[in-house]
Amino acid sequence: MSHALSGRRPVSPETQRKVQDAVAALGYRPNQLARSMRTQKTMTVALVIPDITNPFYPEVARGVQDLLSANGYQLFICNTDGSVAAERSYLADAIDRRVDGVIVAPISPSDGGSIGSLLAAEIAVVQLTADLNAGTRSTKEPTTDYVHSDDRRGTAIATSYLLDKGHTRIGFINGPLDTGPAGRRRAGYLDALVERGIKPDNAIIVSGAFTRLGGLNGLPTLLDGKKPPTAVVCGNDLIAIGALDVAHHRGLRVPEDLAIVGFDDIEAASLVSPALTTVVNPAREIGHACARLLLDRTSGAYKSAPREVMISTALIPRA
Amino acid sequence: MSHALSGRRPVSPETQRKVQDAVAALGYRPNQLARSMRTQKTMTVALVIPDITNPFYPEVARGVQDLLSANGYQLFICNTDGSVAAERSYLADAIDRRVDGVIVAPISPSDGGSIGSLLAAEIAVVQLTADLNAGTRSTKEPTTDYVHSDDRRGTAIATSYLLDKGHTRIGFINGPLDTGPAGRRRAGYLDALVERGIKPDNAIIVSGAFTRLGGLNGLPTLLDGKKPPTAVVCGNDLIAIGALDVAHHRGLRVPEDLAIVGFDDIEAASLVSPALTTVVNPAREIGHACARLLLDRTSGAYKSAPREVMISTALIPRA
DNA sequence: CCGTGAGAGCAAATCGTTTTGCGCCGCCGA
DNA sequence: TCGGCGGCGCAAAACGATTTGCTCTCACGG
Repeated sequence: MSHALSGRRPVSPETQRKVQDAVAALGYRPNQLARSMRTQKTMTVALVIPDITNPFYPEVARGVQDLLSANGYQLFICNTDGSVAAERSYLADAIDRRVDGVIVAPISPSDGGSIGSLLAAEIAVVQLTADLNAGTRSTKEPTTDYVHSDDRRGTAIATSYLLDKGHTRIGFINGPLDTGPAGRRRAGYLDALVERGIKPDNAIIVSGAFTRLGGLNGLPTLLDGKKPPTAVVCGNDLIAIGALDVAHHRGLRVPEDLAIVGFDDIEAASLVSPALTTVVNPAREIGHACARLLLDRTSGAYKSAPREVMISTALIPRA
Repeated sequence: MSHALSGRRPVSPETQRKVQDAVAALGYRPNQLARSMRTQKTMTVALVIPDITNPFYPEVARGVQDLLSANGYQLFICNTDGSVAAERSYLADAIDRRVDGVIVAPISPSDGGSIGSLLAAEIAVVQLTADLNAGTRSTKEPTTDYVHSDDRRGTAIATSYLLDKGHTRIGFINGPLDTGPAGRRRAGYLDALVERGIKPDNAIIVSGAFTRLGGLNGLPTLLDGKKPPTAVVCGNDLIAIGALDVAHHRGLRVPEDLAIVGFDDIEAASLVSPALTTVVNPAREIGHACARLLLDRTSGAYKSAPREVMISTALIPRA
């Protein structure tokens, strides 16, 4: 009775219909645990991110989920809060629970150990916006699929935009440098300066957290230096919003006295006053790309060498 | 070997240590699927919400998860997009996957069927901000635990605030009335008007979606009526922000020409210009409360009649 | 010397499926 | 009449743990 009807063996249409009727009549629903146990597929994916409360990630999560749930998968969401220990623990738990795949925005790009055990457990892994600095790029081949946005070009465009506006002294408030995106965004910023023949000045480049607080703390150290900048590029929108707070608080006009550009184009960016010029980082699209790569693996549609997809960024000029 | 050590039988400390060493040496990790199968516990909870992209919900999710993951649970997040069919399908899937509990913000308060099957499957259920209008309140006893914020008092406070400011003609842009919160928020709005002896005017009360678009569509119909209001209470902050867009677009000064208050106090509320006066709806706290109720059930700490917890709201005056 | 009980080890049942092997029935062509 | 085969049903193995019952040994006290 356990359903030869489910495709494995030849069955007459008549019997098939009878079984289906019985299933409907009894309200029978197969126990997914038992099924998973037998088939070695749980139809489950873990999404490991720093913090769902960071407005960039719900969009990513949504993009991931749109595709996954259409394919019958459920999604575990894990917040690491930037703790490597938490990340490791979630990944270990993902293995224990036999998830079919993991999408992870790794805290520390070098923690290959956890990723390694996932691979060893034959779990599909997609890394999100991990470390791909040009410097280290050629030395090691990627071991998993990757999705990242073109951060470097993003900040390069943003910086060029400010240069075009006539600014010559442009600061940079970055996120934590041990994360992949921060490094790339910094590189783009430097690219643009160098291209115009401007020597970067470490006095107006700071690192903090990828949060509003990061901007709140970061901007004052720039402004209180010997030669304060007339414009600031921020590692993301939250930092930019924090910087905006500081500017308002100090009575600086934006953008007349101080120009600020952000990164990500979260919804809040269009709401602040003045509306933030920012680099759009299409979060949902990134999520879709992750899900796509993952599904290709779990479905067996793609088995070859790791792939990378780069989601392009673009400047949205506002004020 | 399968570990009498795990507490069931008396074991000498020496053996216990030996087993633990062996476990560590071999890197043995129990398969959670098999364990769940046997113990009938999956250490998994489903969170069913309209849309994680709505900035209110990541906070809730975070609040839920903080408690749950500290207790070893993982969280499935399901976006229904306001579709009853999707909700039903997610709940059915939750049963199939034998989750230990479900936290659900029900689309339609009357869809007892799905909730019923969850209860029948002995799954702990917490409903989030569901229908508890005073009118229907006494007739039916709740069948599950509930968490809701004091919506009614929230809008009442907000409306009174506007009345205190001298406004006498106050509009209301609501969310979909078939959701619990919308009904209660409307009730609070009416409460305040009636208390001051003002007759509500249906011409300046509209319903739309709980989104920015809701405000974008809603405000014009109020303003283009015969007697436009001088102030508007909005069903949530997204609606208020949409309304703000319209006001700006029409060249109305806020709050001089048109006062607007929101609901939820999402982060964006403090970012818009002018900063939005709003009612704080402590999302994370709500999430905590849900998790607390759920854990009390799954742990067996509480088995009696359904409980309700009411999270209180408060006005944050800004501009 | 024998009964007792603590601790250890072995084996089996169970959870609910999927998958596979095997046997039975009836129909068809040779 | 016999061989073969499509369709069907029954039974058993497997997935990997927990849980329980039973046996066995050893040491101790009566």
